[in-house]
Amino acid sequence: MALRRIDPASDRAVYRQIADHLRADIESHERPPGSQLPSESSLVADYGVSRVTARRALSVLVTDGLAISEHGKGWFVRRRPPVKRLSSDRFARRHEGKAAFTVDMEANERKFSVEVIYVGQGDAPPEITSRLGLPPGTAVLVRRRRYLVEGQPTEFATSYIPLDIAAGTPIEQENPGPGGIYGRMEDHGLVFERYDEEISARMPTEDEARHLSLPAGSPVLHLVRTAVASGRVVEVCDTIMDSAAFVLFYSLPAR
Amino acid sequence: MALRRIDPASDRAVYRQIADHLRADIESHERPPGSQLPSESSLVADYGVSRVTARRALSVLVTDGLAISEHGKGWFVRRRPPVKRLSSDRFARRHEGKAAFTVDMEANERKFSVEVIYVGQGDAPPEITSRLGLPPGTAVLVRRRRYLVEGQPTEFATSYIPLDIAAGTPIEQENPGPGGIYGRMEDHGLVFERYDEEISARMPTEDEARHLSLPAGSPVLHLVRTAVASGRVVEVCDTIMDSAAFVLFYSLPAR
DNA sequence: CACGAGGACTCGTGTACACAAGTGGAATCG
DNA sequence: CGATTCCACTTGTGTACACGAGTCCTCGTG
Repeated sequence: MALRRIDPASDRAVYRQIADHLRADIESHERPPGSQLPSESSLVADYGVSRVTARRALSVLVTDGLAISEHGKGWFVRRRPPVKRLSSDRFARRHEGKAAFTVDMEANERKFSVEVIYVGQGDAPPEITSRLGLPPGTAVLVRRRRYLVEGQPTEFATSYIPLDIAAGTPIEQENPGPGGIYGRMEDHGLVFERYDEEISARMPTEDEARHLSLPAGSPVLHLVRTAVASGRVVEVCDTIMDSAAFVLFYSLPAR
Repeated sequence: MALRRIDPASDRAVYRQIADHLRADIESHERPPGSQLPSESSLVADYGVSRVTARRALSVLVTDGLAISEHGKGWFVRRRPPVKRLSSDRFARRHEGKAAFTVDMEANERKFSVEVIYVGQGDAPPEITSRLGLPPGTAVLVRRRRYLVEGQPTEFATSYIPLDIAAGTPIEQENPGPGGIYGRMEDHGLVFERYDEEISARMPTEDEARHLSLPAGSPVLHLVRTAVASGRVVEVCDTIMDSAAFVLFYSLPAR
């Protein structure tokens, strides 16, 4: 956090130089996560620039996911949510009848909770019905929930299950019992063959940013899991994750 | 692209309303990828706002990864690179002696090429040597390359291999021959056991954005693969990918 | 025809100012 | 003492203006 000056001879724009100074402080942990950054007016005073330029410098850090602003309070170094590992390999997925998420959390000694947002019949988007092998517009069972790790929302998941599998079973309940919905499906004789997972990353929509309490400039991981049992797709699960909170982990046996 | 007006009674800021209009046009494909967006001055004229406000609206789209600006030319709807699937499952990875990347590309009928940037001895970062089970600062073989799909750089990968495995073998050459470096390792009697892959997403550094020709506001996928053969880690591969270009695909057998 | 100079357009960066609105502590009032 | 008001501070949104620099087309000259 040494006193730094703008180099007027530099080709680099002034607002970028200011952002570089702050970024260096953040990356060296001289400005730790959660700490307050200089206010706009103090940057104006320290660097002799206009407020517009000071704001531009700070907004660079927001785009980089390093800082956030809070109205009326100030600018802060972004606080990273607790990092978690999602063990998606086939051995961890169904350990002792617990969901993979539970196993992951216990292995990492994290406090976590699940909020069920909605369970009931509903329409699935076309890309979901297509994965389920159903005609567009078919009603399915929708299970929407939010996962919190150490009080912080980190994951937002929606499962879509064909009604002929879910109807009249505990899958329609908020809490489907031990082993989760996969356990209930196995109770009904379904034999799981594989889980296909597709992963992409993108910037969140405003809705997603609100649901996950994400600051601007932070990407989300998007995971779509397709569960295949007894020769058919029995569930599609669409998950949006705070990318700062997750490292997905896959272990792939050779041959 | 219907003529739209600002709602002065709305709580939503003017620049956000303008951004919403443009976003709707982009998402409905009325403004297709690569097409030019209204210039700042035409937004000023059409909406009766200042240039600062017009720019603010456009910069929202940049943060969302929907638009880019080109100095002296204008603002454009971001052109998505061709989407590719990385089949990381154990069956596709080593098909007929071809690298997974080649198999993926041929399956998707994409033109692709590889630029070798550096092959030679070098230092590995501490997090890499730790994965390799080597003391910090140990020299290793570094293989750095850039993958282009349809002329567009999409992936930037660096492999780190212990010298006692690589030295004096074709692994030290730019082109290690059929089956790539894994093939040469098998030639020397190494038996592959598994590949561990860790995936995260974040905003690119400026270097990465430059190497991948990424516009601002577009996140990258970060994949670290650890290859285990004959009881030891024989390679760590660190890959940065344009997240708009990739969907990672994993097929996990049940039990 | 080839080349170069202009000029009109674009975005990039910077100034100065104004007012709205959220936050938090100090002062004041009952 | 407790509640409310007020004020100083913060960021959010908007205006108007200036100049630099990249792009691209046109026009004029040799």
